[in-house]
Amino acid sequence: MTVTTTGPDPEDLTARARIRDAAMRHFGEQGFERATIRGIAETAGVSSGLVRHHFGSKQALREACDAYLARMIRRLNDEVRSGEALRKGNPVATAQAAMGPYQRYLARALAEGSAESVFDEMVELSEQWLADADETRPDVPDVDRKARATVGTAMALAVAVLHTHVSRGLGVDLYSPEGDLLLARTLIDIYSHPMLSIEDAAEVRAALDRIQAEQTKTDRGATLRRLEEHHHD
Amino acid sequence: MTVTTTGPDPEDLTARARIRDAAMRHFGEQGFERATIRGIAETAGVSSGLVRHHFGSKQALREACDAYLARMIRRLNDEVRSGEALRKGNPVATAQAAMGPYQRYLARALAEGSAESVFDEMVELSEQWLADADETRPDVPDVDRKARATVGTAMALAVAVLHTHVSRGLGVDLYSPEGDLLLARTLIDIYSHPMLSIEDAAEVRAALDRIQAEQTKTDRGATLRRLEEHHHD
DNA sequence: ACATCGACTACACGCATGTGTAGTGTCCTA
DNA sequence: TAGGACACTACACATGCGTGTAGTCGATGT
Repeated sequence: MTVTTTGPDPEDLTARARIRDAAMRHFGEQGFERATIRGIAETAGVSSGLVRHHFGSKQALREACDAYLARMIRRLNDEVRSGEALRKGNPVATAQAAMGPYQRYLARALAEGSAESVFDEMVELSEQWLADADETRPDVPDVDRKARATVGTAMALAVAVLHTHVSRGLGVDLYSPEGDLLLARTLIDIYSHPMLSIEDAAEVRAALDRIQAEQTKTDRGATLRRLEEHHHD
Repeated sequence: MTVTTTGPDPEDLTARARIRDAAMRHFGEQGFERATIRGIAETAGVSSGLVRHHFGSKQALREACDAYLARMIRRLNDEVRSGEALRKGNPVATAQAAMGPYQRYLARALAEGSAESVFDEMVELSEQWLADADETRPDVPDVDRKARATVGTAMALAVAVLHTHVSRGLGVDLYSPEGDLLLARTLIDIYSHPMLSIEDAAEVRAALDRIQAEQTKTDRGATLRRLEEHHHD
């Protein structure tokens, strides 16, 4: 297997850090449930008891990993916030970039519902980028900036979370240089072309208004289905 | 708890179907590892042995669930393919719609790397929709249609997979009528506005060309980082 | 009527896991 | 130099799990 986390020589890291790194790798590659404390201890080169000594429990170990990632993201966030390279550029790419070796862990954690603060931090970052982008936007958005930032962040993370399926669909491993390039090209193409025309959007939005006016209680499926019907008549 | 899967009275379903439904609920709500055969058997109203009798193993049970979902998706796919309601409308919404109660399972399964055929089927559907959309597109896309369909599908599924985080960010549960509406509005807004201008896209693409010309082997993180740099100079 | 087969249950096995406990070495301090 | 705190290990415990086995019940076909 190729080494994914090549920090500053894990040999001279403190045992606690080595355990944390090993945990992030195991959690990222096998998921929280499937990963074992013994396995983590082994790749960290320590006894399983030491893991418990330092982190208390498996759940606490996971939270420590989340906190570490959150700290790292926050640092990156502040960096971008005050940096000169802020005004332009897709924050999505920025965010995805610096995560580097921890991307697998992040993807797993998010998929499992964990790492809330990391996601929220990314939403904030996206929100800031949207604030700039909104200035040159002709029409007025009809939803919260935070809502758009949230959904946009989720969409940006989709590729990482579903990297297995995306790799299969693309025909190349996403973590290879070729896959990397192809993904970038695809993202650029998608991000630069709206999937809905302004007119279609207005039409659908009108249908939504009608639905909302009815105020009938419906489940998500029914609502979307209704949306489709209205859109097609 | 609210009942999510209200099929045709689970009482008169065959035991095998009841087990499958219970499994999809448990797998969807707790994940594959955390879900137990005993728990599934209990909510299905059967003994744990019967689960094994019908499905052989836990893994096989999961695959049966995947296959069931795949069959359902394929049926829906063909329906849309030949239906008159095909030409227009967002296939994304269509796909997300009819999944209904199985959305939680689908999200979990995809996040865990399973349910490949379901994803692939959705990609095909998206591909067909893109084929139509491409006809009215002014410029020529520089990537495979399949690549765009794959990434687009992943992005469309992001909200479902990360529904916990999206719900937190939106401030309302995604599976409530309000969350449903808000999500629809947000998606419409995002889908009808490109995040990158054509010029920016061309610029970034040029940077990518330069990088690709170098032909240096880089990992994903480095490449994206480089992309950012080029974009900002 | 009897035999056969499949749905279905009860129960036990083996195992891996998280966790708890006792103990060892080692460095730092008074 | 005594002692205490801390990093660290070895080992045992309890538990919950997937899986295997034996057996019951009922319908069906001959």
